[in-house]
Amino acid sequence: MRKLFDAGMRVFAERGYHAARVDDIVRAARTSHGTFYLYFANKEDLLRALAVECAEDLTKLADGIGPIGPDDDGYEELRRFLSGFVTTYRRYGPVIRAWMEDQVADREIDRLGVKAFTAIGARLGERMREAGVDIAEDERAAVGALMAMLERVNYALASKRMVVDEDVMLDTLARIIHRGFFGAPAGPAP
Amino acid sequence: MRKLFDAGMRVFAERGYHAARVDDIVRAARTSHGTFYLYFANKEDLLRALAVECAEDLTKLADGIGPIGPDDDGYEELRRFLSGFVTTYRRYGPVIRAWMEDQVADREIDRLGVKAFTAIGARLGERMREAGVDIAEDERAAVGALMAMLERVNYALASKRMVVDEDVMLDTLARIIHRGFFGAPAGPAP
Amino acid sequence: MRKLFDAGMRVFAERGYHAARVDDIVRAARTSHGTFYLYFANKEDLLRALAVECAEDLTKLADGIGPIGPDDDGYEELRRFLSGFVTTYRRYGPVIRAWMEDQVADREIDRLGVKAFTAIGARLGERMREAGVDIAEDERAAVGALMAMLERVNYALASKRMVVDEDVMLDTLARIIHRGFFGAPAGPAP
Amino acid sequence: MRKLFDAGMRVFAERGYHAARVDDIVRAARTSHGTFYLYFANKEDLLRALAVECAEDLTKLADGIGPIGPDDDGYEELRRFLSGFVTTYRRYGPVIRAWMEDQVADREIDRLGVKAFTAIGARLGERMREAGVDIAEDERAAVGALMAMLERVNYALASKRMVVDEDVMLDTLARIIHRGFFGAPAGPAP
DNA sequence: CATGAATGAGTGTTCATTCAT
DNA sequence: AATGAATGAACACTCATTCAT
Repeated sequence: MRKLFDAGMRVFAERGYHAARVDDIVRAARTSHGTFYLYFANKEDLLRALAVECAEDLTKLADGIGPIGPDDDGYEELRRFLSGFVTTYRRYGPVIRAWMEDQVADREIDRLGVKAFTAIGARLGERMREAGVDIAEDERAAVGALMAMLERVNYALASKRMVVDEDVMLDTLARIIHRGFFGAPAGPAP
Repeated sequence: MRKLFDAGMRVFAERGYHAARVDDIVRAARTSHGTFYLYFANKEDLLRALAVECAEDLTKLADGIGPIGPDDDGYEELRRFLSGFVTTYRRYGPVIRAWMEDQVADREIDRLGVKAFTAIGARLGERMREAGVDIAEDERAAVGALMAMLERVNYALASKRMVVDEDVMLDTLARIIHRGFFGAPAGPAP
Repeated sequence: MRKLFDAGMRVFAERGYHAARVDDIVRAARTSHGTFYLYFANKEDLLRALAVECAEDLTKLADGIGPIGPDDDGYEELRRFLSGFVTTYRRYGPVIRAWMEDQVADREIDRLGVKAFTAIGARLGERMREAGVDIAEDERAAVGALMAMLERVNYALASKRMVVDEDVMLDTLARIIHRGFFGAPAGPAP
Repeated sequence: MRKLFDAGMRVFAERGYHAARVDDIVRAARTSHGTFYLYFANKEDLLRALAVECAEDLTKLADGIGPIGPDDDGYEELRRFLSGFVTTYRRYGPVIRAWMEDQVADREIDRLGVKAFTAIGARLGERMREAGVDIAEDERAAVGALMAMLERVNYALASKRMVVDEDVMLDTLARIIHRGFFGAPAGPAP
């Protein structure tokens, strides 16, 4: 039921997954407790359903990442990916947070998260190798750091904890990542 | 009481602040509920006490950050700071997570976190300016991204979610940050 | 929910408001803790709800008090009022005790009690003035003493602490009050 | 230990017997929990010890009640007794309340209260019979009502719930009782 | 005699989940 | 399909009482 999906997303975003009460979700969806349990086995089951959607979004995002060279085109491609990630985070933030912060014990939710992040990580790693940078002995370390930075910055942006203009933040991030991970030379961004 | 501090840290780290039960902490400290409430007003009060210690540690860490130039010395200084941060995170991870993830409503805990992170952020920002890099229109954005990456990578390391050797991770992080934030040229690390 | 009202009244009467456990009430009502908190915010909230009902009863009782002269008709009217008070006390004793003994901090409960007792006190004071007795410099003192005696005697009757036949007690009270407060001449009651 | 007696009395008076915490008493007496349990088996035991003192006071008071005729001398004697009761209530209010309100299960405390009130009741009853009044079929009913009024008025005075000058209250009470219980004729008090 | 840190049984309250309608 | 009243296990917190020093 769409109403419950949306309400769940909203309440999870506002209160956080653990603090979110089924009652809040049900009221936000203008429906009843009975209906909730008609569609979902429990609160975690709703998160799981949302995780499926989110994982699909992120996988599509990963597939769309083009070559990222050290030049201006690479910068633009990177900027595009970051922008896409922000969009997805805005919608599925609580799910992504649950993955990153290990908030749920559920194996299936975990699996979906690992799969989605692996897809993005693998693509970014591939793009790094194409760019010829020998950034890390262990590529996983680099990709992990990159994803970590992305998630946290997005959380800070979404939760209004970081009072920075979104465009400025994206430019800054893109430049840092372009240089730090893709070996672009120092100097002003395009 | 040291026993409760340590037990609190341990349980918060294992279960997370919100999921942590006073009962878990009390059992981990091999003491009683009564004793817990003899020393702390409630669970949040314990977190607050831990936050005070953590903030002191981080402030000291910030004060110790020397100049970070684009050369090998700068790399080493950066590596040293990262190593210090890992040590503090290993001990006070739950407190730092509570700060970053906005888990508590308490004003005082928040204030301590903002103060500590501002101290580090200000010092790093200063070092970036000294390094002559014009990394970002908005320095706060850069520093925010840097701190975000640090926290998340450390969480991943501490919670064993990232199966990467710690030294490799630190080298990778140092290189990325050295290039991305301090304008060091691409190339192998020293 | 009627079940909880009645059970609350019963348990408050048996154990006293403070000693009464929510668990006792819930068990007496043959329902669950959850249900209790579905209808009342807490134990005090139940007392508040009961106080509303009691205050209504007492206000009606006050409105019904007719003229009380020094003659036999006055005696009968007084007897009627006392009988009505006994009935209300039998039902709402714990609420009235809470008012008299200042057992709760809640402003609203207090207000209800003051209002109800003021209604009765004002009416009785009026009847005393009509009876032409100049009983006290300060009418409030007389009315206060009267209400105090009433409440305490009723408590003693209701709690079985006073092993006296109710009719005898009411006759005695009526005679005492008729003489002491309404200036009826000494002599046997009608 | 005198300190604990006084502190107990004070705290019982302020918070009420049930709400009074051993911790409050101990702090008021500027001593320790250990010391408290050195002298008293528990909180109730302290009340019991205070009850012994109070019962002695009341018995003495009862013994001192002289003849109460319908004349001015009777009024003065009654006034003297009431004044004495106020003094005792001021000191031992919590004990007397505990008796009247049946706050404790302890048999011994109960027994002391019954004994003390019986002593006063018996004496007053005797004085009523001497005064030739045939107030009640059941003298116990009359005495009960009298004692009830006394206790409640004193509580109201002591707890500042009744904002009436003490002397005015005593005059009013004396007049009411003189007329209502001892058959004095209506008219202004001496 | 005196202390006060430690205890743990007991209490109020919350909230995910069920099920009769 | 939809409802929402009812449930009870689980949790935070209190405070009378003990006992090693």
